Amino acid sequence: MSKRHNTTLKELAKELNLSISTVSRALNDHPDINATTKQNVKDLARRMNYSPNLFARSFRSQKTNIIGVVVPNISHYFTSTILKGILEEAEIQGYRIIISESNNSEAKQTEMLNTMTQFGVDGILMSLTRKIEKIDDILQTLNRVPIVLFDKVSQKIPCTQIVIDEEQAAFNAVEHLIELGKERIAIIKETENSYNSEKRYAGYLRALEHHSIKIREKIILSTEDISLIHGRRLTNILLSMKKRPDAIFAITDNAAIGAIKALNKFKVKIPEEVAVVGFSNSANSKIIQPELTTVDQPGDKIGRTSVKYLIEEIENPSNDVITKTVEIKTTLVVRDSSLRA
Amino acid sequence: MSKRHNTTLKELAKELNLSISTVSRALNDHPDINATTKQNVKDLARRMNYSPNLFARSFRSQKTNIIGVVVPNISHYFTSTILKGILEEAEIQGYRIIISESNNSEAKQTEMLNTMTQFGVDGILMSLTRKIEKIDDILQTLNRVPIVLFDKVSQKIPCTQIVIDEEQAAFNAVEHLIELGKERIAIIKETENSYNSEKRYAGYLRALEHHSIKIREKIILSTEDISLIHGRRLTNILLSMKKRPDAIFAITDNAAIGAIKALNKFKVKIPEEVAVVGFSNSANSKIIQPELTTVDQPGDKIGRTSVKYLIEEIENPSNDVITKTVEIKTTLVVRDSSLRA
DNA sequence: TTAAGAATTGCAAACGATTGCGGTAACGTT
DNA sequence: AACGTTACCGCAATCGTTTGCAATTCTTAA
Repeated sequence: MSKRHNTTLKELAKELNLSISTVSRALNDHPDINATTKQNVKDLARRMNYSPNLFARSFRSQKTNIIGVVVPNISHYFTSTILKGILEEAEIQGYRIIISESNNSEAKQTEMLNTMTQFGVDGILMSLTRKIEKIDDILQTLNRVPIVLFDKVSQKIPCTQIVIDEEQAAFNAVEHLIELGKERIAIIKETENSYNSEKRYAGYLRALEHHSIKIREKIILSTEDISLIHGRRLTNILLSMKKRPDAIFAITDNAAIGAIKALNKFKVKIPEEVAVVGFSNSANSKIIQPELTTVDQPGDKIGRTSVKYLIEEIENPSNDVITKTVEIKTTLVVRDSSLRA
Repeated sequence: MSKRHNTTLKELAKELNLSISTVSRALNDHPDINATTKQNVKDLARRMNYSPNLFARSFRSQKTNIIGVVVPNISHYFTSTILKGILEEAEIQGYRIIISESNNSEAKQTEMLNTMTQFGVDGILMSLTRKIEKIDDILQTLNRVPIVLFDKVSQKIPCTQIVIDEEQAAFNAVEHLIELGKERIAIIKETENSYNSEKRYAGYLRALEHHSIKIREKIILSTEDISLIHGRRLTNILLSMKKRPDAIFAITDNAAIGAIKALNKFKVKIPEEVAVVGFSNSANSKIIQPELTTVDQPGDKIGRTSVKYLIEEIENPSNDVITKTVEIKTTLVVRDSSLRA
């Protein structure tokens, strides 16, 4: 017996002296088929280790039950938790997942979209690259299969988008600092007007306004690459000011951790002198000392929700343009970096 | 025009008044076809946005160009870096990747193997669950498609295995501590005799023996769940000893970080009083203070190598049992937790 | 002019599963 | 005895692509 052999309907049929169609129907519990015949077929199928060739099936039904996923970076922690949710929900619903990375390159991203549609996926889940300039390519694939965006999204693309309540989350985070008695609250955000950064910044502003706190342009800092290193760099700038801020809201855990590292270096007491709040509840946030107060983004829920909406569109195709935005609730995880004394 | 329509060879053929076979051959640059005909066909194909139905193709060739990947936990950092390598190499070689998680459940793992073979993957890359008791299921799928194991492997399964040089890596790590002047070196390892833990422990022993350092059973600690929490717990035990160790080798970064947290709490100076070395070079290792000396495991290289060996077996099938073990070199990343004063 | 040979192109089967429709046999009804 | 019904099963087409072989046209040399 060849190593890679797979039993087919034909073989079962031959063995049983039945036609292929009867065997097929028997296995699918078609009412036309005699009960004992069914039993015979099923028994033999089990014995011969039969399993249907899903490619033949997909080929015939023009449905693959495969969902393509495109993300900038699979080893980014938050992304991988989303992926976890996607995998779970997809499995429950009987879909398989093909993953690919864009590495934050727009060209790669469109290439991936093309590969996937060509491959015949039933739908695509995508988190966008940092910059997007040519949405035409995306619109073109959107014209062939349904797409659901998550995390890194763009309102310019007319499709369902699953995001967290960025603005409200940021509002809560900053309000938490205000309730701590802080009133000179710096923010470290992105220069690029990414969806996420923009929303979080808006939440920051709204919190300050809501509590009638003056907005100080000087302590609103931006960086292109919102990373640990630049978090540290910008914090050093904040520390060199005549009037230091008494709190820092970094729109990313990594930047917040950079801030803490800078504060630690200069022995600034956290949170007494400067409190810090991040965003993501990454694994790192529990490693740094003091542990970081941060916004918990339920990655698995985002993943599951994205899958649900996508499958909904796959199985109930409509020609209408769908531009629903679903917001997933977040919670603030308060840790030592902003604990009330 | 229907939203999901795909052009087929038939349509191209009809449009050009050619047969399907000619069109097919033209697109595949078959020498039999006239140059101008080829050009015409290709032009129309482009204009009509033709792309071959890969399912039909796979269906016919009985080759899917899909590799299945089964890992315990996709959001584990090291795993995700391996995945990154897998994705890259697979893409280069024209394969697609289907990922699924076993969540460290053996039952789930076999279920996944079945789903994947049924799906028709050309081969499987797998990192095993913590415990494996019934290797029969694995052997059965191994009988249908080639499997390559990586990271969490088992010698009981006769297939290619890609691992890091666990033993040598541990040896180097411990030797590094010895060269630092440490001689009372504790180890925190796993109770379960996992492949990794066993090898690292062996490296630890060899390093001590090689430098004629007495092996002290008391400071050889094990835990079932090698995590931050238990790293901390075991370190607390070490600290409560009359004669404290002067170094800790934890076979996992998380455990090492737990150790550092415990040491920090009791204001034990790192590395002067107790040096710490971990294993993995996880993102966390640069976050903790002091930053952690650790073994860097090149995840992407493991991923790429795994893919290479698997594809080799896919494309050159042999009926022989292959039981090659490939070891990937690691390097020790020295950071503050073990820096010479 | 003609036949051999080369250059093109088409026919049809094949891959594995599904399914509409038609066929057969057994049985019951009048 | 003739017909209708029911239960069960098979034929054959279909999905889109590839490919061995046959068929056709065109060249070219005898």
